[in-house]
Amino acid sequence: MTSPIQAPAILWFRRDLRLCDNPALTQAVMGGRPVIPVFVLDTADAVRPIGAASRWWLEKSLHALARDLARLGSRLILRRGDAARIIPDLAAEVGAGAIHWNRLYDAPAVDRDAQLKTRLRACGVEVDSGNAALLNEPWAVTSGSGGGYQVFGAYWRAARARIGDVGSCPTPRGLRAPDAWPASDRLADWRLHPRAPDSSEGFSVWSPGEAGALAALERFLAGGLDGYGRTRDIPSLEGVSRLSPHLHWGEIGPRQVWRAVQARAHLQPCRDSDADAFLAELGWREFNHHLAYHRPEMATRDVRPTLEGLVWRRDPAAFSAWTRGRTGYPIVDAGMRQLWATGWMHNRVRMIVASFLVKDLLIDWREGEAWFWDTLVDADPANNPASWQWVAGCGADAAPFFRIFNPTLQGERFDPDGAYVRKWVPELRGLPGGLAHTPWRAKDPRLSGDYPDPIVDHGQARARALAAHAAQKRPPPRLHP
DNA sequence: TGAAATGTTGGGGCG
DNA sequence: ACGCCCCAACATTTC
Repeated sequence: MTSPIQAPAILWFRRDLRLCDNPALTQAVMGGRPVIPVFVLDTADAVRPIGAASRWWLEKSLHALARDLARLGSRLILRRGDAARIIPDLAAEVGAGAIHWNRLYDAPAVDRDAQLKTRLRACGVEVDSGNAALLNEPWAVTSGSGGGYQVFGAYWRAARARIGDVGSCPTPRGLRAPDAWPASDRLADWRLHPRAPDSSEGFSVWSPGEAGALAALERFLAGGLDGYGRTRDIPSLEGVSRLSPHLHWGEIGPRQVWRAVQARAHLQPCRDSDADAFLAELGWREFNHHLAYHRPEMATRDVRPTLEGLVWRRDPAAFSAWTRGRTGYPIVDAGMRQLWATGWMHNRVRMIVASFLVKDLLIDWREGEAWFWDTLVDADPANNPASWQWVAGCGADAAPFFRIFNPTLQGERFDPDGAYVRKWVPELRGLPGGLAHTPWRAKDPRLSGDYPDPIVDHGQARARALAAHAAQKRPPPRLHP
């Protein structure tokens, strides 16, 4: 009988906070070493600090992960600081023989991981990384010209064709513990939960953690996909999956979602177009990661130079009205209040509020992106900037700048009975049915309480945006980096 | 994964 | 019967 390998393996959890279908975990178990699971709250300067809503989510998710690991006879070690230092220090401290992680694709993480890999290998530590987050990694899908795709349709056609049968990693029944556990921070000491004032009451709609993620998937698919193409645009319905924060933290992986959708489509036949519409949402997530990888500065720099001569307005009062849900346009304000209350906003409404900020208010998309980064539980370094650039008109395959949403028409089209508006804007509950999206038409101003008048006239704002776009000086063409 | 302006068509009222 | 106007409905173009 061979003696067991004693030098432990570090299992470094990052945004893969699950035990099912987790390649790094499976590899760690297969290696036969004792396993030390660790999560590092990275405070390095190069890493963008996570927002308040993400901190809320992370605390609950780590709590769930630690509990799930305990069931396997293991633990979760917590450390805080510059991960580029913490990880090698921990490896030395425990005499690690191997380290396993799943790959990330935003620029700071890619750089950090590349350096760590070299450094750890130089110290004799085996380094293994896997893919837990994507159906196709960014470099796996290449266009005819070799670089990254610029057009979603072409990308997704090529990406889908590569997916084929999606396998899964076995879930371990137990983890071998080390002889001694290294010290761990206490989760509560990280103070991830908002304090004084704690405005997270409304976040109780969420169940962070792997069990919550699997339940969310099951709940979504139980309703069947039939009609998804239409119902996903109605924000008053439970027509969307709400998987985004679970996917962001890797509490569930896209391969699991993909498989479940395929299986469900056989059980409960639905129109191909409905299943395809949902899978295409996974496709946009993949496309955004593809973009983030090929455009490391996407979070701050326009992917295409279509707006680089545009003069954005500085307007703190208008920006504040937008963040607080007091623009006077009910569908915009309902969305912004849903975001503040629950850490999430329906996708249709995200497009409307983003268009309003960038075009009606002519405020730089980066300001909106930063607000979403702080307030969304699904804030993601690939999806958030890519989506803002898409709406603004400077992203890949983006809506052209002149495609300006009319918040009243959007409200009437996608929230025809005003149910969504009334849920999130209580001042408007007393209005007669047809006026939910046009409270300024109410004869009796008392019906809409202290709800504000529109802060801009949409017709004038639209003309202003088009004029600003037409007036911009075109910068010289920029070469693709 | 728009909206608004502009153009075209055709039915019906009317002198 | 005919031409004319009005205008809704739809299509196309423009932003």
